[in-house]
Amino acid sequence: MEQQTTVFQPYLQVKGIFKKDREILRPSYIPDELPHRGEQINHLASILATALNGQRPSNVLIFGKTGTGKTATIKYIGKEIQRAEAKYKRVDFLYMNCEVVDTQYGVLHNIGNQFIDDFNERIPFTGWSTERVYNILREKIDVNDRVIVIALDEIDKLVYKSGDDVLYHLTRINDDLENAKVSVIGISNDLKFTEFLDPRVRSALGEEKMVFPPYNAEQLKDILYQRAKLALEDNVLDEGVIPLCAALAAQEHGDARRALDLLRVAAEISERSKEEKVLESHVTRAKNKIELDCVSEAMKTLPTQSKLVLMGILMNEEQGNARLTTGEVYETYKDLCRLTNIAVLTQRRITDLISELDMLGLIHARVKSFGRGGRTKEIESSIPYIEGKRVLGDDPLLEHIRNYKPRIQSTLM
DNA sequence: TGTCCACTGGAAGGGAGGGCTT
DNA sequence: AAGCCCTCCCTTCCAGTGGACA
Repeated sequence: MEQQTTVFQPYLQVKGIFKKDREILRPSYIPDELPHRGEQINHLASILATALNGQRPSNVLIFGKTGTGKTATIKYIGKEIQRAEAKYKRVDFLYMNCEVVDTQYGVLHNIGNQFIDDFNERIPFTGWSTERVYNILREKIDVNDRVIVIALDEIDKLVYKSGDDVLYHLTRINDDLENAKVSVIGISNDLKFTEFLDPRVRSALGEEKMVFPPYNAEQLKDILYQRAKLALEDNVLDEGVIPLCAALAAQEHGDARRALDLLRVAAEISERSKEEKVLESHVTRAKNKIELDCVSEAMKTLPTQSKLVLMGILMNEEQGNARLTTGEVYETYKDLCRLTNIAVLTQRRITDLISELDMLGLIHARVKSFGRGGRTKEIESSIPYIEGKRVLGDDPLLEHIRNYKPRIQSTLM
């Protein structure tokens, strides 16, 4: 072999920005110490300590905005329970994210299978009645004298999507158990979701309540310094980098997740451009990159019908029709369907898709009345149409409509 | 003050698709 | 194979509504 260098060579410098494990800068990494969450950890520990004595701890509801350390704290507690468990009574700790598992059946199925070792006896992911899954689950849990702590992250998603039946069952299950005891920890970033709960569930679940306050810029700095020390080589950070990441994230309601993402992406950008240090300019670029990635990822994963709706809105925008009504969006959408040979959905359904796009932050829609002109939504996109059309145009189904021009003259100009 | 427009958004239910049970 | 169950996506139906206009 004469040629020693490969295309990867320039990117495999001996001394880089990162130490070995860059996962440490991801929000999902749980460090051995959680800065500025000692109070919350102690409070939770005081509640859950009863489990180690074989008593059922109170159910807990935890509130706090995104990136306030709720998930990290609960996972940390989970680890600690497992560490302490050896010395005390048997405690099982289960963590579940209800954004992923968002149906009644799903939750019960997931919990149940944690307690079934024999593969052949496992609960299938569909096919059984919910009641049957519940009965098996109860039976399997009750074979041992133990305490089971179930943490349901993003519990509000479960309630909004599938109601509170499963929570009713889980909070009442102790009445049906002879040996085991179950307690539930609900985690939510939405303070209002309890309004949608049956009063019995609400009081059962909220035996203890905790609120995680947002981090301020100083606290975010501490978190970043701690992680940077673990994940990055010494002296690779320009002085202002961490304060800038912290300040930007503090503006967004003290979101530690955002702060960590900023630092990690800034470090990656600096590494890729083969610089020796991470500079403030890298943080600014990281900020733009994160925002853009987030939006294009959301667009790429949309169902085809939603893509058509969004494409229609962007095309109108390109023609100067910035603000549209539901009716106008629907007209353009129907044209695009015909051109792409995709089945046309009803306007009622499109109303829902528009609301979903609004929730994703891709468009902005608000109900407005035009008097005799009727009451409808006023819709505009929240993304630059050039960028949006580029990403959506990558979908082979939408490829050949790229040059279509909507016929509508907006009435809302 | 009442009318009327163009929807909004809730409710109910159909049907397809996953899979289990008998 | 027939009869279930659960979820998802969608349709149909329809009462309700904010505000310009007569």
